[in-house]
Amino acid sequence: MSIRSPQGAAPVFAALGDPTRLQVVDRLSSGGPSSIAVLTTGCGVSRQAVAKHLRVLAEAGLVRGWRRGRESVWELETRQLAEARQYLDAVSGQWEAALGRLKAFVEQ
Amino acid sequence: MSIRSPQGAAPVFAALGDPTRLQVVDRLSSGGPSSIAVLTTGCGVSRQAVAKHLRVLAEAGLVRGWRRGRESVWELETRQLAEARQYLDAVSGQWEAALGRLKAFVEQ
DNA sequence: TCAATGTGCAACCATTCGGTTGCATGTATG
DNA sequence: CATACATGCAACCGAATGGTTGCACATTGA
Repeated sequence: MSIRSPQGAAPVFAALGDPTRLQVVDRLSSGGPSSIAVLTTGCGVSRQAVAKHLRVLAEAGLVRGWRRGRESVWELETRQLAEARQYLDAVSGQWEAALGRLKAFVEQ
Repeated sequence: MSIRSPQGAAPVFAALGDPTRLQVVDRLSSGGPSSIAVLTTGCGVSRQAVAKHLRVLAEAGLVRGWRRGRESVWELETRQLAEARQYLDAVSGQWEAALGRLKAFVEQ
């Protein structure tokens, strides 16, 4: 699923808006697919907390997981990440354009 | 102030992670500097709610406000927006690199 | 087989969050 | 000056959030 309305991007940003979750994203991006147990080591919170965070990230479409034996492996899903980036681009762009119009209006 | 550590970006994303706040950012980016009263019209929440959201956005460095007569005017601050975008780029980039290494390892 | 490992589920808890209402204050404007 | 307008401050409220603990269940491996 992709971001349709401006406010549609909110859940993605909300998912990224927690330090622990951002740390998980970071470790997934640098370390590749990892199990919950691995992600928990040196994370500072319990395994269940990490599992919850992964659920939140998954619901925002930022991460995808599957089962391998007794462990559940998770990997990064970059599509929503790219869409969030695109949204920030759009906002910045509109703002620059608005500044340009204001400048033109003042200088006329 | 700029984003230093990965988790340092969390407050910025958290600020963007609310639909109402994202709507405010949107209107500021397309409509230029606006007063609280103006931002409130057609927003769906009370004026005080909008004021609170602007405070949150300001604390995240996404918005800047000043007083003009009896109204307080707010405008978008694009620096943090750009940094957030940069952070998303970095995460995606690291992930692509990790995928590349994995591919090389599998194919060797 | 049996113990260790990795998860999932559920209950619980304190804090934060988004929102409201009420009231006081400052500023234009007739 | 009196009124309308725009905001700030503070208290309050229900719901969501981030976290924990305890226990049950599946899988691995000696």
